[in-house]
Amino acid sequence: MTERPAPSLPQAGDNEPIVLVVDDDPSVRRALTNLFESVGLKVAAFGSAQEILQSKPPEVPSCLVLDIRLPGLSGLDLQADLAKANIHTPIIFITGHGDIPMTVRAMKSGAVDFLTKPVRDQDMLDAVQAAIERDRKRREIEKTVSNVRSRFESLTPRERDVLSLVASGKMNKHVAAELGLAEITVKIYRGQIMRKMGAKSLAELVKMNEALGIQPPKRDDQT
Amino acid sequence: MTERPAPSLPQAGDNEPIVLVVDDDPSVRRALTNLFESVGLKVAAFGSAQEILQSKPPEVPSCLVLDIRLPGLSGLDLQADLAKANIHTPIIFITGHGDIPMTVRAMKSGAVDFLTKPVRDQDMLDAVQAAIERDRKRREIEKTVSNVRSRFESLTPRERDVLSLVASGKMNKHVAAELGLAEITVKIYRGQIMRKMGAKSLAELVKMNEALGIQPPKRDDQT
DNA sequence: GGGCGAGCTATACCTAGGTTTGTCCCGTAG
DNA sequence: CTACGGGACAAACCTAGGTATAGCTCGCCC
Repeated sequence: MTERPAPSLPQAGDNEPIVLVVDDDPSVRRALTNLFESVGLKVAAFGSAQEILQSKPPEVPSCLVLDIRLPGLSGLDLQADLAKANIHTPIIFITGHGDIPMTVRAMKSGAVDFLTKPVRDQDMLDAVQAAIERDRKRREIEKTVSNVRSRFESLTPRERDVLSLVASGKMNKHVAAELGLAEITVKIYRGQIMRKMGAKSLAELVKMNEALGIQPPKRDDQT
Repeated sequence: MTERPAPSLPQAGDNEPIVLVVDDDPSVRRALTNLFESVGLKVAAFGSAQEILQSKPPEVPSCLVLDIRLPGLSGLDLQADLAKANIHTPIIFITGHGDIPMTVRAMKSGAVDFLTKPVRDQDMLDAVQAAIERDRKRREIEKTVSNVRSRFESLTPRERDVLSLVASGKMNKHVAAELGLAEITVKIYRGQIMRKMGAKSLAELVKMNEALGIQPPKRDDQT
């Protein structure tokens, strides 16, 4: 099967997960490809960080298996670049001679696992399993949030003003006072907001607004 | 241990953070204690995992500095025990001869950092700073959540039934139908719920209910 | 200039939410 | 037995939320 950088990545309507392997050693690529395919996982293999950066990110649950030592951009550099590009595919590192600071850096930046060569097949499969599961959940959340966000984009500035006050629990009359409006105006905007956001109740609206507010489930603490 | 008046921290009550050091080597304990006190941090030092398990967990923002190699319970064991005991004080590991799997395990279990000897003072201080900050945030969240939870405990079973339906956005009449009640009864419960929960609006109630539902910010998240 | 959308308001009307007061049943703790 | 808390309900009453219809000003684009 394909093991070369010409991968048929994302097929629309297809939800089958894929493992992206990046290693400069062809024999490692082949071995990993075989391993993942033996359990029915799709695989795309790359020889360098640059190669995978040029391909477009997959639209299905996926994970990266990355040698930390790569020609050109290292695995850690690639991790940082992906984060900067807002691509959050979970990463599993493999290394022959890594050290602890490297490991800590990778894990703090969100790696799922960090395996040392020789890697036991089962360990690798477990890690990939966990990573894909994580990505699946992340994508699910991302999907609903971006849905809400796009609805929010359709609101006029004034409607947004009203939304934030309404979602904070203020009464129409207080919203009106705060924005210098008549109460009736607030009521009308409110109705428009409910329609545009597709909320069937105030409770739903509040939850949507929460989802918008708590945007970055990013983890990394003090940057 | 040593309690010197903190230099310039004007805090009411006792909110001063503390660093808990666990190392079997007295000279290391002394060195770390001096280091932390030199920047105005309180310190308590222990010679073994058992010792610290017997002391009561601090009520102020704090963190653990833990040698991974300890007599009796190892640092990793202690980490696991604390997690089991629902104590989530952030942990910084130090090690002389750790390996990568150990590091990965510790980080996956939520350690803030994993430093190798010889530890540079600044690295240690940075890590402690970050860990304490993390604990401060965790405590803040924990405080408000447990506040909400205790209010929730004061609700009668029936009030809880009504709460969950109301918070999901259902109208009084629908709640009534679903629970086999008269609408007026739901209204009355609803009022009682608002009073007991201390919510001034439906929006607040919804948020409180969300906070109750999303209970465990377990380590390992990171979506 | 005319059309358009955003923003704002009013009148009128209806529904949903919420409190008060008072009543009743039931089980249990004192 | 009595007191008490939980649960349930009703009538009356008031406030808040929400829709429809209609009308106004502005600024913008063609």
